[in-house]
Amino acid sequence: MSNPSAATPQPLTPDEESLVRALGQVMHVLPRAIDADMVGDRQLPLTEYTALMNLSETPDRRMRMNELAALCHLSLSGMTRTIIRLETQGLVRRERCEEDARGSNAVLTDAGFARLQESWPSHLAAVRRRFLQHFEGFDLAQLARAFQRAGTAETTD
Amino acid sequence: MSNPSAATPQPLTPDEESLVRALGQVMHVLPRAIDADMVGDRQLPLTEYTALMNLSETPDRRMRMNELAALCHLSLSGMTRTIIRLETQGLVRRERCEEDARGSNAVLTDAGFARLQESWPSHLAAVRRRFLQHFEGFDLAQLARAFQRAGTAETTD
DNA sequence: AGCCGCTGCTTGATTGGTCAAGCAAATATC
DNA sequence: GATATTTGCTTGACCAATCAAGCAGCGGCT
Repeated sequence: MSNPSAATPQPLTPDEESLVRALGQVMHVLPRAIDADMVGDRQLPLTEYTALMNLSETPDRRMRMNELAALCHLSLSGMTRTIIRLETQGLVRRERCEEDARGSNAVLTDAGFARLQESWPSHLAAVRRRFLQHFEGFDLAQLARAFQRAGTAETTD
Repeated sequence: MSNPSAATPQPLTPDEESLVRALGQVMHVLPRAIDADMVGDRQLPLTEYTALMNLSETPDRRMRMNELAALCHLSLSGMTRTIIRLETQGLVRRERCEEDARGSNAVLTDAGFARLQESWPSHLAAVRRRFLQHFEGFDLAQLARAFQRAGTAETTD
């Protein structure tokens, strides 16, 4: 091991190590657990839920695909497919954009809104019970800021 | 909407809200970012890296499939496939288990160990830079415990 | 010994995502 | 105002994961 550029990085401290491992576990377990809670209770996979939720938060319940994709942390094509899935369930409709005819708006239908209303409480409960619950004594705002920093990916820099 | 158990949940506080959103972002961005760092530097996707790493930490560099799968947060079939991938690259070998002939051991080859040695520094650097870096003032041990609790999925309870 | 159910892993089918290529509308350039 | 470039989204091909079904070896029971 005499490669100079790769040489002698200090290993993680035990605390760092266990934090990293625990995060790995959480990243894996949490989405499934929340999904499972919702599916059990009121069928709606997390990705689709997120899409509906973001739509519902706009004033007129519609959004351009690219914007929605960004909010859902999805590629544009992933978003297209999610919307198609939702469309076949009648929860969303697509409309050609008026001021720019190559654009589409995903529009939350009444059925979609109703569906979201139904799912919302169980999603909320799942998030509390699976996640927030375990961070009771913490300074959530500070924690949120740290995660925001970590979640802002610099390309490679 | 008259299901009593789902009635009138309190919405999240703004801090809770932003923590949840930020975590969502991190869960999405971090693995890709780390993957990208490693791929760019020393090609080895995260899942495969994790498998090699876990193998390397055993005394004789071998482990039963089920145990390895658990450590990698992977289903047994997912593990089989990952090992197959690694096997075709010569980084791992499979041996039938001596004391129980239906079992397999995944065994880290010398090539695999060397590969891991090569990738290790860039993986470590990525973890530090992408994640740990942002938690400098924090009590990591306390944080780790909270994540451990959150990562321990009660089936539905 | 001989069957039966259990265990450990693999395999087939499906799912939900990615990237790359395609297409149509918009915009810039000449 | 025609042509070239860019933009917004969709589509095709692929990939890594999942679940469910399969199969081989193990072990208990009679």
